[in-house]
Amino acid sequence: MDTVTIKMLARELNLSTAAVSKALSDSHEISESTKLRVRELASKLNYIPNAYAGSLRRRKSNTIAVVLPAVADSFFSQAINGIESVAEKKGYHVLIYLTHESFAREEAILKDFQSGRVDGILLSLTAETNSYRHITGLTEKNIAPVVFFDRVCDEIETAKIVTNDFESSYQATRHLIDCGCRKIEMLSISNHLSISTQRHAGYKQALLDAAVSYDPVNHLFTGNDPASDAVLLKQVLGKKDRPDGILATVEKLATAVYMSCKESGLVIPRDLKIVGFSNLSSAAILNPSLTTVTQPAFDIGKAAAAILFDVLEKKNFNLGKAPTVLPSELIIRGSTIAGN
Amino acid sequence: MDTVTIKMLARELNLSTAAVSKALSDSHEISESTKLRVRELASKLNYIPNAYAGSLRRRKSNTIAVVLPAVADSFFSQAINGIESVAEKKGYHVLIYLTHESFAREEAILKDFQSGRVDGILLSLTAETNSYRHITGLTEKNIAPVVFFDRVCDEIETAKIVTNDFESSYQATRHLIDCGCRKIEMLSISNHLSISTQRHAGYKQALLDAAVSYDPVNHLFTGNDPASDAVLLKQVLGKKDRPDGILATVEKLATAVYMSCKESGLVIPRDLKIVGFSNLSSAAILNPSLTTVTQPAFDIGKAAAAILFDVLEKKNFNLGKAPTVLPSELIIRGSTIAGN
DNA sequence: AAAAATTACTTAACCGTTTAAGTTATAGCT
DNA sequence: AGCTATAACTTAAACGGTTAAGTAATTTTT
Repeated sequence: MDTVTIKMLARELNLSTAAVSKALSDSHEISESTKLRVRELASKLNYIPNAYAGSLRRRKSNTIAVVLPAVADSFFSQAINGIESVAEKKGYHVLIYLTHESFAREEAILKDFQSGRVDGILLSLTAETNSYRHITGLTEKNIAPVVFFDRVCDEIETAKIVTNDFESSYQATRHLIDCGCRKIEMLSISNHLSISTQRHAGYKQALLDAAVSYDPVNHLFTGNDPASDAVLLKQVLGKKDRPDGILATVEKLATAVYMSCKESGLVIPRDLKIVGFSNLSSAAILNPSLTTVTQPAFDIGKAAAAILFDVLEKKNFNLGKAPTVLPSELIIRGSTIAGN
Repeated sequence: MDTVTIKMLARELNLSTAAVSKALSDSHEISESTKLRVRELASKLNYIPNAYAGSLRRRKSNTIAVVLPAVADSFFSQAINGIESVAEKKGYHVLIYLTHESFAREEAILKDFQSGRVDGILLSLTAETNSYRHITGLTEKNIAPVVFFDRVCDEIETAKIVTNDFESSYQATRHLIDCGCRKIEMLSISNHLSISTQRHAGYKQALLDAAVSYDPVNHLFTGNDPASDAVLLKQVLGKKDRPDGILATVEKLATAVYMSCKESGLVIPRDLKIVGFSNLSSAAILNPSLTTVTQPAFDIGKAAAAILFDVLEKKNFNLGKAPTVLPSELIIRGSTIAGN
């Protein structure tokens, strides 16, 4: 590594390292002529300051962390895109950490941040997370501000960017009811997440408001194994009193329903209508095309990052408690209305 | 930031910082009893070493960079997953940089790596990249080893992980021919990438081998704007002498073809057969389900990371020239054979 | 013309570790 | 007993920057 340091520039120019450092940061203590000489040599030798020396001294890394359950997921990958779009503008670097829905991983990752590796954290909780010491630990010690996106928790007072899970679930359910469904099954993954309870509440409220009977039995919790999920689905769709509507609050489960119908001969939307929470662009070309609740994933990421940088630039850790809500969109397609 | 440092531990224990440092790294110079005292206090006070102090001193960041065109893409997001799976095991951190297919961005990102920010680089080139000084600059100066994945370039001698683009394109084309197609249109994005030339060569060879006439006119290059791509497609599918088969080498273009057919009334696979290069799990539930060339995205990422860590651990910069090839799979579905 | 202020630097400390080199006390050897 | 080896540390330098404090020369002020 024959990398050029500030010391080399200083020697070459007969200056102190301090003078060079100041010249490069355009300090008023340095004459214009010297600044010019310094800048010229620096660009000639292609001087790039050592990232860690600066970070150590300034106690600032110009790096943020994004901690989330997965990347290979249309929602999260779009959110990352949004985050990156603003980080790039601000000249920040983005570390990605995947929890794979494991609380232990989440804990370990956040613990490491006590190393001062990052200036700020964007966090979307795992499905398992139901204790928050690992997060409050960071904020209490002023290690780094944390901004939640999508999968937030009420217990911590910090900035949060979410979508309107209650309302969009309400509308989706309402839409199914309007399409004639009277027995609507809700599909979820079992977890402790607020987005799930919100969605369930919206679903329930819509049923109540429309005087459609609500039965907790019609709530199917699935797991991590696609095969056993398929079995569960088959049971639900196979029973004599099978549902006539499905609210799939997890992207992959919509796919599973299509597959299951194909096998069992149920025709969507004639025999079964379905709305899926999904950001897949292919929703439009499924057969039938899938009615979706589409979340503003990119904008959620962007907004979360924007707030985080506001905090970082103002050194202001008093993040408002009221979450920022970006609305999802119900896009009606062929899986709920024939001919779409 | 009331973070605990090695200095504090040293003071508390009446030791020098050197002793504490050595104790924590289990040096033989330190007695077992002292090690015990140090470790106990360290875990009691929740000591986490400052990431940048260590990196600065050791000239090692335990961080790698992944530089790629996009995240919101099923291939790349799965590849990141593979990379993360091995980085996590090795205790490395992963910085993500998106080029958005811009050569200038790629250049700027790589230039920054002269700061010593990362120990190694995983790179998948932009569609624009056709000069390589920004890459050779890094390797020549021994800044950090670079391992290419998927979008590689022949001009640089370093480790590369690719899939068998020539063969899979050959097979896909062959499959279309076997299904009766005689006028096969290839869809690409215009670029300088070796994967594209490979795919085109495979396509061409398959035509020649089957004595189907090859005509350069049947190669449609699309751009970045979905709307104008749709127009181009419409023209191609609308002409009297329209193709009876499509080889879509870009994921999003398969979707576009489905849409276009829907509009113009062409029935897949009766009027038009199509194979898409795609890693979308929804390919199976499209209507008709989409015959795909599916790339081992996760394994490509995993293999690339594995090789990079081999290099990092052995300080061995002599990376073999022969690319590692992981085969793609042709998954035959309904878009080429009715009834699938 | 003397005092005060400004300019353009330099010196040295510091960020939090690691590590080469030095030191002291004890143990082992002859 | 005297010498060497080893164990268990400490001291100090280093990694590559930034920055507070100091300084000499020049300029401005009165």
